[in-house]
Amino acid sequence: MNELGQELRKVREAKNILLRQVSSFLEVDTALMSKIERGERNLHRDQVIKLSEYYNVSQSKLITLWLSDKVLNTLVNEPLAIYGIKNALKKIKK
Amino acid sequence: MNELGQELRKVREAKNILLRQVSSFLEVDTALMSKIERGERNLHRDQVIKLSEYYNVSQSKLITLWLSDKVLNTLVNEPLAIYGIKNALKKIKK
DNA sequence: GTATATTTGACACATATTGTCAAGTCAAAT
DNA sequence: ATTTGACTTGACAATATGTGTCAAATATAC
Repeated sequence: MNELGQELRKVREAKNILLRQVSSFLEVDTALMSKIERGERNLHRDQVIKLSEYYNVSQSKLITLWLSDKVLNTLVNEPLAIYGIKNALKKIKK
Repeated sequence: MNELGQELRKVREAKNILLRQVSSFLEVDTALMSKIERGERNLHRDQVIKLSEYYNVSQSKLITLWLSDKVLNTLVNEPLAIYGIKNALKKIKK
């Protein structure tokens, strides 16, 4: 239900890094990091940046996922979601 | 900076209804209604529905604007907004 | 079994949002 | 120039939402 978390977990496991280690790097509780990767909690913008450096992955990619997740969150359970988002996209292009 | 509020004000003025009257209909303070139309506060979903009936305008149209405003709010000041929203749109289509 | 990694739920804490009140501006009427 | 009515503003308390931690629970490997 959360693209950024999934991606972070994928990257972390690929690099054989423990939750404990990332958590310590971000100076948060391990439990929180676990929730973040599973989409139960959200990262702050600056934490996304820090992680992109820690993992050495594209900052733009992570921020894009982070934004996307936020957008999807505001539209959850909305039948007209697609119209809302399309309208927003149109306005953003200007 | 807020499509729904603008639309509501336009409709209200076209119908020559006073802020005081709409406010009383929604059972909120006039000051709040004023803020809503100017985008300083947001309507709850059910209030949008109520207003669509009160003003006799399309419910879908108002909800769409309401959603669109919410989306745009989460993206404000984000350079990568367009990528985030496009990614979200892609996911929503599935 | 033990040890280590992760998850879970409950909770206190922090932050953000809401709605109201009282005072303010503004324009039109008198 | 004062009054009146419509709307706006800022400050604030109330409420709602979100955050991070702790302790306990699982899970997996050894």
